[in-house]
Amino acid sequence: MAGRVRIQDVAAAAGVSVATVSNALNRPERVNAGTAARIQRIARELDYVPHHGAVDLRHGRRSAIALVIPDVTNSFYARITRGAADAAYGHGFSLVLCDSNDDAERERDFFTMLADQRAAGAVVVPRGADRQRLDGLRRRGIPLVLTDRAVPVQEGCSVAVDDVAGGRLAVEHLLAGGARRILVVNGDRAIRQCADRWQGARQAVREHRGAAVRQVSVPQMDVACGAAAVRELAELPDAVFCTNDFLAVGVVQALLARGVRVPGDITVAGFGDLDVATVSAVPLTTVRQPVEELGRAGVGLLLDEVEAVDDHTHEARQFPPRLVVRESAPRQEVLV
Amino acid sequence: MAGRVRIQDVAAAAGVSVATVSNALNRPERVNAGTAARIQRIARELDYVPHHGAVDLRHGRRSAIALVIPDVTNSFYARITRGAADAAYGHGFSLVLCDSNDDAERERDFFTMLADQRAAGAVVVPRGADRQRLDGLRRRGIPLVLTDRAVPVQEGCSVAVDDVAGGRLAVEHLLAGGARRILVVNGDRAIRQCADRWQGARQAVREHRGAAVRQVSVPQMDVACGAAAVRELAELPDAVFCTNDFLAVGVVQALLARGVRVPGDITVAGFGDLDVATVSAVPLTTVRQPVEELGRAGVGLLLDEVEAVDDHTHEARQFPPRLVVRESAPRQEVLV
DNA sequence: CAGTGCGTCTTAAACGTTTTAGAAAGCCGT
DNA sequence: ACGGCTTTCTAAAACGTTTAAGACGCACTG
Repeated sequence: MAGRVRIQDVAAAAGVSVATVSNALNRPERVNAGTAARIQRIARELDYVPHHGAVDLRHGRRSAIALVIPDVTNSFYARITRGAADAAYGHGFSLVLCDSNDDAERERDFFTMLADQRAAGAVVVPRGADRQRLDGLRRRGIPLVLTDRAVPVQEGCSVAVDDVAGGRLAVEHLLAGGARRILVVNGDRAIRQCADRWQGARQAVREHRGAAVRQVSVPQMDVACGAAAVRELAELPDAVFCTNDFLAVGVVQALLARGVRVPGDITVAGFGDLDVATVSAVPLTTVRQPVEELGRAGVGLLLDEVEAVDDHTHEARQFPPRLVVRESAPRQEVLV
Repeated sequence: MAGRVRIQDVAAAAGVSVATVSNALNRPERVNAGTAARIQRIARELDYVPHHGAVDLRHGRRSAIALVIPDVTNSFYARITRGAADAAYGHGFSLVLCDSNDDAERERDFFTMLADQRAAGAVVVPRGADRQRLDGLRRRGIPLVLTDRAVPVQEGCSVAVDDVAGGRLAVEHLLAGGARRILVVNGDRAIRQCADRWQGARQAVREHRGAAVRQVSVPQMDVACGAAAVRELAELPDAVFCTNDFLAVGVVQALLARGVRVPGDITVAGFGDLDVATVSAVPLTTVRQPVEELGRAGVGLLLDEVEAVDDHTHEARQFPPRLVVRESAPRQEVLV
């Protein structure tokens, strides 16, 4: 009684042709009601499940989509993955995960895997993907949705978080708390996200008379670098905006170590709302990005393009982040 | 020049039959060297990539495996995923990610997706999966490797971390540091991992004359509960072993808040080596589990069963954790 | 009673491959 | 000149489905 049961087995058991079985299961109205019921019963009894690959092949359709990311272990990508998985499940697609392990060559391999029609399309958070390769896939009829990278909208859909708004949000909050001299602890400004968050910070400051901002850039966005950035700072600001929560945790630790009270003397805001934000000695006020939403929307746009290939118009969707207020920079109750 | 190029197109362009193209690409020795070269060149020029689904169908083979997990967002599962992805890539398989979002019904859906031959097998970290359903899949010829759950080895392969050894490791370290009265802050003892880690702790203590251990159980394994567990403790121990890093972070915070020095007065060890371990006010000494290895080995065993279906013997593989010494419980330099 | 139409089922083609069996052609030795 | 062998290619079946087209019987109509 073992082994896979094919549509043929059902047909044999019911004493009809395979076509009739197929019809009974997919379009019962074309089959005598009694027969249809009988076939359905038999199929259920035999525990028949259609071979999905064959169905797809027949239909010239593909019911899997791919998600290409640099590293699931990074919670940002994990959250994208989670959102994408949700959406894929919701649409009845299966999701093949392509984790490039931050390796450009592996990423390339995944792209040729896409070309072999395994997937109907892909949501990609690019690592090294060059435009040429992406175009190659598109020409093959494999839609791509890019994430977290600026893309000319005529080339395809994209989704991203509005990092400028995020930086602005954080700094506006610090200013509203009474801070005037703001320090921004940033990562490599060549990274778009870093540049954008800094730009948002500047916008906020520019609109606030009497406020001043300055920036210090560190090589790695981790706790140690955050701590280093303020450990030997000659002149302390009123508030610090870190473009990443790890940096913020380091900053808070270093400030406390210097005997500076947070938020008493200096307020601190982070970015990302990572796990560490709540675990920090002083729970971090930070900017929460709708990352799951990024994944979900990416898959949504992709499937829209896949299914409504006729009248699909590309779209560059941007999501607003929101502020999560915790202790490191509390809601202002400062009555001046 | 757009659209998918099929093997037929290559055949037409080369003026040969599709069979010859297939041979030229897959078994060139059966084809005249010159022709083979010409066909390969043409295939390359046309950018031909075989339709993987069709190939699989023809071969009665499947080149995808599934990974069923409760939630990628949880770093434990993310690390399993990463290991599984690595191994799948290494073997030329694609990995379809089934994130059940901690939902038993969704998990069931994924299992019927498996039955439809989309995947050659699955590595599953079960949430609610009952034995009956798993057996159903196995009877269909879909091999399953279970993770992180004790399974009778005759039913299939499994991989797990040796949690008993982990608990033992941590507590032995605390004892070696000079501690005698050990407190274990544990989660729900109905959870296998919690029970095992506690058992390991007890073993270590039992083998150490003069040592005593006691346990307190908290409802959630998070920072708040960890803090609560020691905040109002009447009698402080020499050392605390927390069966999870979040608990440990909470414990450290609460101890520091009480004016207890860590590791000066009390040493603390955690479990998991999560991100938070390094970020904690006092970097945590903790037990690192080879989680990626779990995923990698899971896929390895699965593919062994898939490919060498003849002489595969089931295996329950267990991985030893190792201790990561940081500041909360430093290497003993205590010269008694 | 021939013709028409309907309801029900089946035959066969198709999806894009691989592979088996065999055909065509060239060469060899007798 | 012929049978047999080798080399090189092709036709066709197969994988498990779906579906367009057609066959068969039956009731109805004129």
